[in-house]
Amino acid sequence: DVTYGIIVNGLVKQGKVADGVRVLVSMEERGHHPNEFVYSALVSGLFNEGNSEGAMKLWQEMMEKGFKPNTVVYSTLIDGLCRIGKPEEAKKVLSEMVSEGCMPNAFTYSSLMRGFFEKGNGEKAILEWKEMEKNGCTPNEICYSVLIHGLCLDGKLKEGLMVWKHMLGRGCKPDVVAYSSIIHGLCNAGFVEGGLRLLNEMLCQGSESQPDTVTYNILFNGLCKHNNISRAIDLLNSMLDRGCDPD
RNA sequence: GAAAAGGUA
Repeated sequence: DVTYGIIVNGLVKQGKVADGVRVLVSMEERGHHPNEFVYSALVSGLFNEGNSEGAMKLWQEMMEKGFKPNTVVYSTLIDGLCRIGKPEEAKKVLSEMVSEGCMPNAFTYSSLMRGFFEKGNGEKAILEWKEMEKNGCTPNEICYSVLIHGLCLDGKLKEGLMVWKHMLGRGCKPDVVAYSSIIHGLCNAGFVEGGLRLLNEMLCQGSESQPDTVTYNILFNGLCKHNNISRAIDLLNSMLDRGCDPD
């Protein structure tokens, strides 16, 4: 069964999702039962290639067989539904998984929060955050990034900064994506200087928090939009000095 | 020993 999981995942990663589904059929013909690894690989593969109908059909067949999905398989469906703009349906799936005794984790909540933010429903995203905390699920740096990014896109930089401080206060180390998200929020609100200050802070942190090309691009964009081309050139030079490649 | 989530136009 591990063999089938590895093969199906390999096919999916190469964009051969239909072949992955064929493997599922043939393993059943041989009397093997597909497990969580096979199902999550196929569900995410089908959603990623835009075949949400296929994913839902597979899900239905899986449930009809009496298969009990675990947290990863449920989270994969929730993420897929959010990616096609259906966070409300994803929320229903979350309720189902809880009633089946399956606990949502940071993956589950970050997908759902992002789905609500993308629908312009920041209120519901924040409700999910509260739900997560109530359920004793500790947010990781990805959950914080989703929340900060969503708040900043809603023009709520102040709230984003509060969350940022909260993250630091709880000892959660912001990684490069979390830093980039808050820097983006600062730049878009016109506080490019604040963004540059955070960049300097990043340079003093560990390897997980070193700025990358995206971080620099965010700052270049902020500087150029505010007619600060010369500072952008200085920044480009320091970027190159650090051995970071522009794209 | 295999599967799922976040940042730049």
